Amino acid sequence: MSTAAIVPLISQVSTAVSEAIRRVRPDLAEADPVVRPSEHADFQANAALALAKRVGSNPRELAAAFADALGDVRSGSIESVDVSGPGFLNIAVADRAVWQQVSARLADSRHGVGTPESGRRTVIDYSAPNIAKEMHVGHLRTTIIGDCLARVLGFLGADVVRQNHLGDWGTQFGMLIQYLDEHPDAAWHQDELTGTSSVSALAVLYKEAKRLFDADPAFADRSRARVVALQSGDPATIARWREIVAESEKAFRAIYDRLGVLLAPEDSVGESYYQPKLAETIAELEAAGIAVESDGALVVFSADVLGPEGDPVPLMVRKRDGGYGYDSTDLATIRYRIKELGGERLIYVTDARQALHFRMIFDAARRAGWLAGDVEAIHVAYGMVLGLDGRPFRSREGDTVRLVDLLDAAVERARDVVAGKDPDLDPAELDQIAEQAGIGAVKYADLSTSRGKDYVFDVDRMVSFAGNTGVYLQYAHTRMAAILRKAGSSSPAADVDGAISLRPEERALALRLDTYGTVVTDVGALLEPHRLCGYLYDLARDFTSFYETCHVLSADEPIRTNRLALCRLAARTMQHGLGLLGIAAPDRM
RNA sequence: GCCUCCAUAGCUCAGUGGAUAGAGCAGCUGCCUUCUAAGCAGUAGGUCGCAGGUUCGAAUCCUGCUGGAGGCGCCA
Repeated sequence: MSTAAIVPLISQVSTAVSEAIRRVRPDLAEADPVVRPSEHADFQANAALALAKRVGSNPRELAAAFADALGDVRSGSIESVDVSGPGFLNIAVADRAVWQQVSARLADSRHGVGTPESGRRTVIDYSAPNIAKEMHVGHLRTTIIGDCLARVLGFLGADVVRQNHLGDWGTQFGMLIQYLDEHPDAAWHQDELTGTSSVSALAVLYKEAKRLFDADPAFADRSRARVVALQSGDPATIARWREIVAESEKAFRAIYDRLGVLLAPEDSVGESYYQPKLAETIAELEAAGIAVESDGALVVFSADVLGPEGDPVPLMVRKRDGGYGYDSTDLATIRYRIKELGGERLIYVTDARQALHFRMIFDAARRAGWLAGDVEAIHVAYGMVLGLDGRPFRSREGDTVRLVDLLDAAVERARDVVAGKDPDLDPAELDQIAEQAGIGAVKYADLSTSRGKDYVFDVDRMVSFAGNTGVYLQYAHTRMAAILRKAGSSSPAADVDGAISLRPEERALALRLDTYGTVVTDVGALLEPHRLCGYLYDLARDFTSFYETCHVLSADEPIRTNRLALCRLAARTMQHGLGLLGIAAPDRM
């Protein structure tokens, strides 16, 4: 089982061009060869244009000199080099070299993708729903993007530690626990509910508790006493709190399973976990002189962040009343992730509104000496989910939309479409395909747009199943799978015949497949899943063009075997890529 | 007031300092006796918000401006 990356042709060409540059002008040996995929050839090298000025020569002449030198460089990959336009080098690679890449990638269990993140301990914070509350549309992006990054980085060799920072602590639990104790007949355990979830039931009970709290001073007093009991570790109160947490997690589990999210129970490390660590965290900041007293509270001032009055903005380490807020918890959290989890790269997947907050947390962690050396902390910010009216996505009644309802809507629409395409489908298969297509559509829509921007949530468009949607990719995969299925075992997985010349559509597909690892590596470095979506969409289009013009099963040998190899690699790559996005790749739809 | 992000086709969005800025949707014209038409081909659609600057070359980098979103002390 090889783990060495297969060098893509574009890299091979870059190396060759660099060598040619070195031969022509040793003083420019370090220059970027600027090799790119090209519309005019397989690749183009733009280095001459950039370098001509530096060495005081004509770009075309310099390009010609590079081209000559490139002819001398021994590289089996390059077929031809032409100088074009103001000084571009148009480079074509040999058919044999292209087939060689296909063959090598097919022989590798990782499709030739390397492990650039090898061994790097990477802590990814995502999802983070609140206990006793429903997951809503606001949890969609963090959960999907975070999970995709966990998959991508894990595949690239990173030692990924997932952290589900549950909202499992706070004074609101006092009120809820008190109410539950006084209403033992209330149903809220998952196994005594049908058609609803524990968090749904708890959210309703919480509203009632809140109403009672406001209306009944005696209940309010008992609730406050319950908060004290919870914070001081009263066993009965803690037991009830744990029960609420456990029941809520069952509901989250159901959603995660449905979404195909990796988060497991052991990844749940919520706010409560850091409560015992707050005192020492704060003591450390205070001893270092980073946390200072202000208006009776303990704060960390940020040097470069000013408020409306021009005053420095603080992190609230300890409130005037002695209590702790999220600033304290987040400081304890980053300290824990670096010092105890040994995180070398900390990733926080939360919405863009928290950008300033994390800037201040990171700054404080840096000053405290926790965030030092090669350790990096990154806020992976994403935009809001908007409705068709361009305002934050809400139901017609103006409420936040439950995640379950959103997924149900997508799957239901998917079922209508699927049933319309194939009325004879058996019900169980219909359900399965609708689920895979509907969920896939939601995830793809979320992941395929660049994450920094707000995006408009439009179920109709997602589930229209036409054009650039998750279903297009799944459909392309089913076509690949269908060919492989029909080819059956009659076609041995023989080595491809490198002597066969490539048709344009075969070439485009093969070259696309050759860059898979580059794209996945970019996603891991830049933490931008939409690049992988874009790649897979291009791959699906390239395959479709190939599918339309190069019939596989009816082709004569050895062309048939070569085309099957392309199908096989395309199918594996598509399936794997969809897997990294957390989207199912069914064989039939 | 300060900070961050954003502005690309009617709509939703891609776009690594490189050649003529691309997709999808919605339009229009065609294509199912061959591996799934959830598809494909063609056509039409652009002052890349505005103005400067850097560069051989700018949607891309810099500055300013306009417009939009978000954030800025005890709620996460």
